[in-house]
Amino acid sequence: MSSLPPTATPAAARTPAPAAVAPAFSPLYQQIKGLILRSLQEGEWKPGESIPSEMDLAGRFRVSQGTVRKAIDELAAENLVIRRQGKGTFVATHAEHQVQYRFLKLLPDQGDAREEGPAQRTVLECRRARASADVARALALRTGDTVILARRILAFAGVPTILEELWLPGQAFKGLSAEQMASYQGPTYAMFELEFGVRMVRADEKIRAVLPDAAQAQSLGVSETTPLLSVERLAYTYNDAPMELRRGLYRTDTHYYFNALN
Amino acid sequence: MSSLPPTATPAAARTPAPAAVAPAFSPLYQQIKGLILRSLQEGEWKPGESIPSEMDLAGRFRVSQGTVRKAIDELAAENLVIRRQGKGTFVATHAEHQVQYRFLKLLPDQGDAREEGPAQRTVLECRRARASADVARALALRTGDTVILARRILAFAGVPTILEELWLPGQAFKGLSAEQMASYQGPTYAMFELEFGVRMVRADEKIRAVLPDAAQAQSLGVSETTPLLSVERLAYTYNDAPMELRRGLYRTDTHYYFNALN
DNA sequence: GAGTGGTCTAGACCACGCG
DNA sequence: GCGTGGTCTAGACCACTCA
Repeated sequence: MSSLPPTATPAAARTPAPAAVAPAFSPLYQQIKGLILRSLQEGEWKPGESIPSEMDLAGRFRVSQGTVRKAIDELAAENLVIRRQGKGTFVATHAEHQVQYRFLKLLPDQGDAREEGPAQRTVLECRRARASADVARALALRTGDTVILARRILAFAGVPTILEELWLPGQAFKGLSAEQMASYQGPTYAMFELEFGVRMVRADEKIRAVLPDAAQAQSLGVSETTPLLSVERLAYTYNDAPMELRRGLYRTDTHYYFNALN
Repeated sequence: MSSLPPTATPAAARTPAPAAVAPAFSPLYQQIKGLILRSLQEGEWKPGESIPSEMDLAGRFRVSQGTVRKAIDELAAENLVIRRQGKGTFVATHAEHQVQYRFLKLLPDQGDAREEGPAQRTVLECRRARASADVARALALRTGDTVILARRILAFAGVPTILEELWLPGQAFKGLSAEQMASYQGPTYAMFELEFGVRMVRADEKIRAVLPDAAQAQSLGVSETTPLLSVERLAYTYNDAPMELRRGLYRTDTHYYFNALN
């Protein structure tokens, strides 16, 4: 931070106004992180593109490279950005070959997920609907607001394994069609980035064991006494804004849900 | 350690001998991290105790404070130590009040885990046994090696919710008794630290939906048609050595398994 | 060889906890 | 007021990528 007229904010923000009760000291690198985050949100750099070099950003924000570095370190730890030595720092995307299907934790008992390949998708329906009370609450909408409801089956090696319903805010996903859902190659979340500019950043899952009803059992080709994993996922974009509610039923006779605890 | 003859390695290790094929460049802070890790393993500092200050360690290893800092940062990220500003850096322990039951992801539908309080434990049995092929493989033992098998029920608010079996290497857990399992207040993993010097550092879980057999159903007070979550956990100490295989059946009518995806 | 991220250092100062 | 971790800087050099 140095000698020229302060156009960037940090210089001023250095001494935050002492809030009544919570002093809320915020280190410089956190403020820088916030600024970069804002640019990410506003789409100044698109998924897959590189962001400016650390030196450039340091110049832009009038801080040292080390401070920018620490800000980017955190963004990288949150998977918002990917660092590649010698090349640059890139906006993370679900279209990456490496961490594809980042949020899908279902693995095959035999072999590994790579040889199994991507799931075959069958879209059962995709239509506009009104948000029920619970869907509205999850997506931070009002009951009755327009949502998109999609239902589909994912099969691995020809075996139907996942039956899921997706609820999306009608606002952000206006025009989403069954064709779009079915035809896009690669992760659905990559399609959301490309077609709707919506980037899923993190998600929570609530998991239960359940028995399917008759229709669900038929869709998955199992009996009604076959226990299934019920996975309710709430996915968020930037700013912790919920953007997708997904309810899945997973068969766990050929696959298992994997979780690494630290 | 400071102005004396260099017994610490890093100064010498600074220029690693170039291995035949893989140069395997290892940054200084990684080497420091390894040294600290070794001290943790060897019990130079016990769980809950503080480790030397960054300055002290910097002196001991003859590197700058920043380098020690980065090493400790990684250890903290892996939950092996806990930093407390103004106080020091402490060896992590499962006995901490804050992150108690770190590996238990089952949450109540109503209210939160704190008001629910710790589970009531009923130890069904705890005895020596011979490792079956699959248990031996999981624990990196040989089939027929001695293991400890414990079975217990955990209840929340008086409702039996978890039925689980624990397999432990006989070597490390010699003498573990049902009384010990039942009487210790707090996480079982904290008892393992205290009584056996075994610290669980991370774990993997494989989750499936299953139906209980008659005995299991009775233990949990549910019918045989009640789907349950089967949670197979493999817990590791330092060095990725597996030290516990745990197979649990979770009721998910009053609780759910929570997972945060990043 | 130029440019990018990655490491390392040395020193200054800040926030926090505690006696 | 002291010691601890936390932040910030400035500068040097290293490893990697690509033209």
